[in-house]
Amino acid sequence: MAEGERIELYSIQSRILVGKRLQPCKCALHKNTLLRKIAKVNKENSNLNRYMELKFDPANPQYEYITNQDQANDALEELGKQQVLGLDIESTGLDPYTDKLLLVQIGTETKSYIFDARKIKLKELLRFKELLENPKIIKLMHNGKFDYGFIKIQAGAEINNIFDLMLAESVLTAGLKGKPASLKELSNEYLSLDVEKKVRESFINYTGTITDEQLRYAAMDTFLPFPIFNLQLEKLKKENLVNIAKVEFAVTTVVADMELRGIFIDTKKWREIIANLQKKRDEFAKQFQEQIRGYYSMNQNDLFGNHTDAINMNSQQQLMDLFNNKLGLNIPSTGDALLESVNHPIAQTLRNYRGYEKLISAFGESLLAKVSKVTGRIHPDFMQLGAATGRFSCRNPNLQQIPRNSEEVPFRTCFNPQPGYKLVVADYSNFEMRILADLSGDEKMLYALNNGLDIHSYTASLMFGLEYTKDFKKQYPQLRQIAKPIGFGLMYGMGPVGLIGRIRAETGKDITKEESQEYIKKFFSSYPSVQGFLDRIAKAAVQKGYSTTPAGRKRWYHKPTPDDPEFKRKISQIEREAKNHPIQGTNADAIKFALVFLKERLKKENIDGGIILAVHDEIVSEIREDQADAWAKIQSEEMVRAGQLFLKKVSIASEPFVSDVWEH
DNA sequence: AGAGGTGGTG
DNA sequence: CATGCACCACCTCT
Repeated sequence: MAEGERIELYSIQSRILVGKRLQPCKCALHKNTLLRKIAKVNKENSNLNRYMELKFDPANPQYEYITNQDQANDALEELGKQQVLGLDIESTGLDPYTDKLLLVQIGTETKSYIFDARKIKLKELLRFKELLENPKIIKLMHNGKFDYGFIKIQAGAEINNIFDLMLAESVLTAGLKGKPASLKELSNEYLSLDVEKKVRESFINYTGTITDEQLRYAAMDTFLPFPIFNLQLEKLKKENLVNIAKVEFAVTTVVADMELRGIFIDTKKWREIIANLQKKRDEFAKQFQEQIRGYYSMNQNDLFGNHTDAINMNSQQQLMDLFNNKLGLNIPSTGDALLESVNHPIAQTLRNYRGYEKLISAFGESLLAKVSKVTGRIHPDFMQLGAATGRFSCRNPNLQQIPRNSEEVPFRTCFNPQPGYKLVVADYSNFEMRILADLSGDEKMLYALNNGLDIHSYTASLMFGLEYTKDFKKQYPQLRQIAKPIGFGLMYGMGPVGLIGRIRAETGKDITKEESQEYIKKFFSSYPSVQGFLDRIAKAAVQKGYSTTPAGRKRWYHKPTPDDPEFKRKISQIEREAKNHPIQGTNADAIKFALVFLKERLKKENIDGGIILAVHDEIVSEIREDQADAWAKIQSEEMVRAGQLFLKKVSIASEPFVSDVWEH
């Protein structure tokens, strides 16, 4: 690239993401080729060069500490002239509702302005809001979702046009690293700079004063992003990942809003469900202890004359001892799939106990502890690049794994809208199957999905040479039950052994390895384009070291060396992961575009409400009652529109539900 | 503190 | 040889 060449960054809006009109924003950046050269030199050696040519001095960053409104206005006017800013905050903790915003640092390449949020009324500072919400100024941030939340709640501004170093790095290294890179790690990697991070703790243990050392530390975080940004942008362009990065940047404020809004949970009803489960669990626990007592010599009573437990039912070790040494069953593990086939009453009691114990421990009181004392709602932590495929993950708590509603365990019905509002729930139907049909171009699979046939019934009809009819599901339920796990499993490289287990789980029936192999053969000859497609993906991934979704998202693989003793196993692993990636990844791509579209529609249509959950192929929003029906239509339309960006051959369906509980 | 086992979701 | 993918929470044990 020639000196002075301009890099066009596009403002992050959906019309641009869709690629209809790629309008460069007016703020083209002068690419600093010098910095690139510096970084290259740095990587190789020479510390001296680095300090001479970085635009800031890591040992003595230039900053201005701003403690009154007049100073603030002057600084903001200066900052408003910039095209790119570094932005960071310091707070006493992680919760924007309970912890305190202390500092907001906004900087240019050469100077950092540190706003003391304790002394300046940021909410009343019009220029502050204008600057941060200005869509033409790029804000370089690291994990911007975090800072966005504090600034929205405590400074009243909704940051716009973020370039997030953490997300950029995750996009550039998907599949290679587990945890997202910290700013410290990025500084090390891109700038060979070892930055001090211990000072951060002093903000968390905030005592009421802010020292010069803390200010220097705070300033650094607005300087470091510039050179890293330049280098990451180069890489993103080189890997054709600019558009994916832009989606991630656009999604990050949607996710932030989603977390801030949180979700209401009916704690009373929740506790009633748990209490019921506990009662049943305790019965099975008691029954279990009685059943095994004879096998143990110790037979003690506690203070109240009750028998003490012979073993801890949650201890795999003690259970193995019971089953193998006391009962002579010789089982290799105590998982449910295995226990199911063990013909012994004690094993069955354990299974009953486990069913309840699982729910109580994973979704019981511990989940209610996550309700915010300030908002009365749950604010989970969504990680938008939590999975190597591009999917979200969720924790504290993980609302993506709340059990589906059943009569005995209606957990999801406890998630309700606030009074005067409704939940709008919409998911893509058979989305991964549709993606596979589209990407493989398989005519029969496309035919079935485009004509509203029940896909698993249709698969069964092809596999077993029967005519497909509307009541196939009723007529041949057992054949459909076989076709279903094959459809879900085989597209990711499941083998005959795995299929035996899946079919047993689905139907309770045991099939032989030969039968299993026969089913696989029948499936692939029913959909002749599918096998070739999957094999091509797998082969390409092993050869190139990465796989790609139609949207351009990449996932990389650690290729083993031929002398690796586990070479074959590792190659097979890559092949299976690669078969899954375009499918799961395209699902993620579509959901992310949909979220961005939905945020825009919420604003455009003046909707009172917001998105509260994204569960892989499902989006839940909370909308004022009188607008809910209209919004429901919009929500599924935008989801379909997002899917259509990448899938051109298959129809996409999303049916919305307006409801007072989370269900569909 | 981290690993392994188990099991909830898409 | 092992043998669907993607996660996270909870428990026990070392």
